[in-house]
Amino acid sequence: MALTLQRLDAPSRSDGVFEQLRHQILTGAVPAGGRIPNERDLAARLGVNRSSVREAIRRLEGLDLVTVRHGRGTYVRHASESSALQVVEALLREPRAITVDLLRQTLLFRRDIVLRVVELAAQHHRTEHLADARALLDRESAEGATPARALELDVAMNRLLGEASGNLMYQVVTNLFTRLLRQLGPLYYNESRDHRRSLETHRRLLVALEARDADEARRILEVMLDYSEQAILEEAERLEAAGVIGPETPAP
Amino acid sequence: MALTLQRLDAPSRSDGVFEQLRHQILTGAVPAGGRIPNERDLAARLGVNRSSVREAIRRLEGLDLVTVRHGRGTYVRHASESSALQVVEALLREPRAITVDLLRQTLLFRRDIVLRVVELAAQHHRTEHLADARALLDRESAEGATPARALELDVAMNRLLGEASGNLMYQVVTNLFTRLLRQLGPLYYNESRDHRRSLETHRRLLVALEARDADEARRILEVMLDYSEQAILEEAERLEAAGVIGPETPAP
DNA sequence: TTTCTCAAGTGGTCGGACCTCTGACCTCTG
DNA sequence: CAGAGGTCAGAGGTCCGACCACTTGAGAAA
Repeated sequence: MALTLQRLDAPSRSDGVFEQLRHQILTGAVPAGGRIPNERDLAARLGVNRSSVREAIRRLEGLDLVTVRHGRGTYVRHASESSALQVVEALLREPRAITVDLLRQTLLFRRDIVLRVVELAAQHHRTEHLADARALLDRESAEGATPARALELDVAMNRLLGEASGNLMYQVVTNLFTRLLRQLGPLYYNESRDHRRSLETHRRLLVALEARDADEARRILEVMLDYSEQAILEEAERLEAAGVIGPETPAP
Repeated sequence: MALTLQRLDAPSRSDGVFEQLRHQILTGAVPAGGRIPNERDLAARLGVNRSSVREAIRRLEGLDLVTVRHGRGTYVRHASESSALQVVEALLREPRAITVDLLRQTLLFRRDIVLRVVELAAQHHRTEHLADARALLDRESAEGATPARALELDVAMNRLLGEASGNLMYQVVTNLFTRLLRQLGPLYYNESRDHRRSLETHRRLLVALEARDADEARRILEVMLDYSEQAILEEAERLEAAGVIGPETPAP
């Protein structure tokens, strides 16, 4: 079989520092309000240059995870004080920070948004939006329904809806969902689910959109969401019970 | 009256660089897909050290406004490709990038979110949430209804609702709205509006929340939103016609 | 006691060197 | 004449070590 390799950009030093700090913060190693070590210390302890540390801290600042105060230090903030939805994405990268409850909140948010987006898309889409989707679906039809293809299909449709909504804010949030989808993919897009009807459902959704039937589009999407949310939550509950995600469980 | 001053950290070099670059990008000085000058050039042209430029670029990266590729350069992306809601906040800082249409999209998004948040808050709030608000409203009652107080009241209520919603994602988005509110404040919280009923309305909202009457809370908020959105849009239309906001208008 | 000064600690900036990756061009080879 | 590797300039990535600017608190001075 042909080699299928994924290009990976070598993570930079500041990437590594950023991820470590983010991890420590999100898992509560530094309590909110607490101060992280000064930049020189961090650099020394991490074995990197202070510049790399500073760049990492800039990124944390962009997520509102820390506030930097000249002459005083760098202080940790609650994730809930942030105004960057990406912190939630970051949280969901931390097995120890994922709980079924957090996942439930996220899925609720996504449901609300996506249902509204599809409604807006039905009302506002212009022809060029749907042409891409139509082409994609036609191309896809012949192929088998693997989990990977189902994921890509959802991603593509998600993206399309965002664009068609004609609302920049909804589109941006939708972009975030795309990333979340890829990240949480394994929870849902796996062999244990039946993805065979996915293509057909997408096709019906597209028809509803073409007909500008917002209610019908919502209904179709609602069913998809019901199914996928349930699947994700079941999987998450399993993982939580097994101690794979969720807060540290004391040794039995 | 007692002075209430907000301390502001002196903007750093990298702040300045960041803002300049963001401005140039958001106003289209560099087209999406285009490359910005290399770091050494930028540093030289801006008269700052390369480190400051790099830190600024890191922040742009965090907003998904650019992608940096080792050995190649730094490329600009469409705001609509971003997954950071803060780009929209940034857009709304650029008079030339603000249009009535963008504002309308933003307000629609806010309306949807806030109405949902108030619903969730009515269902999920715990007593401590409302206690703060109650105290605030009682304290406020005696004072006059200045635009500034009306703004602060809305900000506080906004924040409260986010916390009470019990949903991290909604809370984070709400935090963003708080910032937007302060930023767009002048469009609405000015002398030409009547803010005298604001306190009374907030009081009724609080009662509805205490009674966990989600529908009533929504209705109350809806009226507030109707009023403020209309005011903001009228003001924006005026400003757009006057050429204060919106794309550059050719000299007559 | 109160006020002032100053030193230590922390983030902010500097410049200038070197490393690594990318892409275009060059050169060798079959 | 492709197609392979080699070379080099240009871009980002990292490092060093020094100095600047702000904050705080301890200790000196009033």
